[in-house]
Amino acid sequence: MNAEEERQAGLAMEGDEDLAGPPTKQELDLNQFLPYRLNSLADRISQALAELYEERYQLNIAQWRVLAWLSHCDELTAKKICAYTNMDKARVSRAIQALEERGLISRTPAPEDQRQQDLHLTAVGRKLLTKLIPEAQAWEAELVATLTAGEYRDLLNVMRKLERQLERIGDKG
Amino acid sequence: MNAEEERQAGLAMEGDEDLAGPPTKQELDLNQFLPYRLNSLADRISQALAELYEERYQLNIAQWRVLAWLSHCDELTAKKICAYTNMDKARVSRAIQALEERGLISRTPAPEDQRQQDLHLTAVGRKLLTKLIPEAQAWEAELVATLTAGEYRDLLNVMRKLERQLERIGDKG
DNA sequence: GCTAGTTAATTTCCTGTGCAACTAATTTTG
DNA sequence: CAAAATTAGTTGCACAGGAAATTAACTAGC
Repeated sequence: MNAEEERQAGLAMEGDEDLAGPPTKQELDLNQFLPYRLNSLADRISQALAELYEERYQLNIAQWRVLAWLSHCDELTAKKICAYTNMDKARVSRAIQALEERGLISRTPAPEDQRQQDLHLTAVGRKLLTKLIPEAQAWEAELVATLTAGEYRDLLNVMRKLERQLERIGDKG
Repeated sequence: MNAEEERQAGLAMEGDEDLAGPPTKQELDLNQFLPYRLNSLADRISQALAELYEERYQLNIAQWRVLAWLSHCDELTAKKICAYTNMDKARVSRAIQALEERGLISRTPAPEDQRQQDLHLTAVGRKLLTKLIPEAQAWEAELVATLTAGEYRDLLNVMRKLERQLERIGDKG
């Protein structure tokens, strides 16, 4: 197994000797299986990026997403965030709670419907994002640095196709 | 916001009225942010597929991965599976335990090193895979049905590039 | 051959999250 | 207008999974 095959097999070990053989029989090669490959890749990207929020800003992914959406349309409700991000409402609720406790966002009952609450970034929250967002974007830029413009565009295109196809097949029904 | 934009925004609601406005300000648009987009897509694919294992075979993703690798090289240890799949060893350990309890795999201490155990599919496990693997492959085929051969190939290529780049940047160091 | 490390796997502890039940505000129905 | 249904958000419960401690088997150094 050469280095390239080893990389493809998902092997990322340092001092290893006896992880010898490549697959020999023919049944299902997960490395040829798109759902697995895509998930592995996305997980690793997510996790690497999560360290940026987590270690340096004590934000988990859910919290980061709430903040990012608020940076974007600074007047939202939990429900809208659920819809935009596909996150469970409990997860969103807890993220909001944590962010409010830290003083990064504020919430006020919506005047037209007291069940919902209008969410806003506080000055502190906005300031944090002023630092964090460029870092995240820089990280992303580095990630895609080796892709050509065409490759990047095509990737987004194919992802859109897959999303559309997902909705046709099972995705929740 | 038309249907297409709505889809892109990750909105997948049915009877919704007041989820009106698209983002207006300019800070970080998660939908333009590759890590987020990729993770959303991969999550949804994974979860949709997981229902196939879960509902019909009572297998979670970790267990499915262990089985798939065993279908492939029917003589493995937990450690190798960890290396191949990038899963935590505790997760692998639990998957193996569950699979053994269900009689889908067997484990015997490795003769050359009693700490490790050789894993094998049982007849039952092999039989289950005989049903499950084609179903998974059929599902995948349906997912990628709208992609041209070129798009599919390019997608894998770009994914490889991203994986390589990930290893250069942070991914665990 | 004994002590000190190392390694494979398991277990313990803890956190995050999904689901389902719940609370409170609002809308609909009769 | 009261009762029933719906909706936004919260909370209780259970479970999956990661980090770190633990156990058992092996290796290296002296």
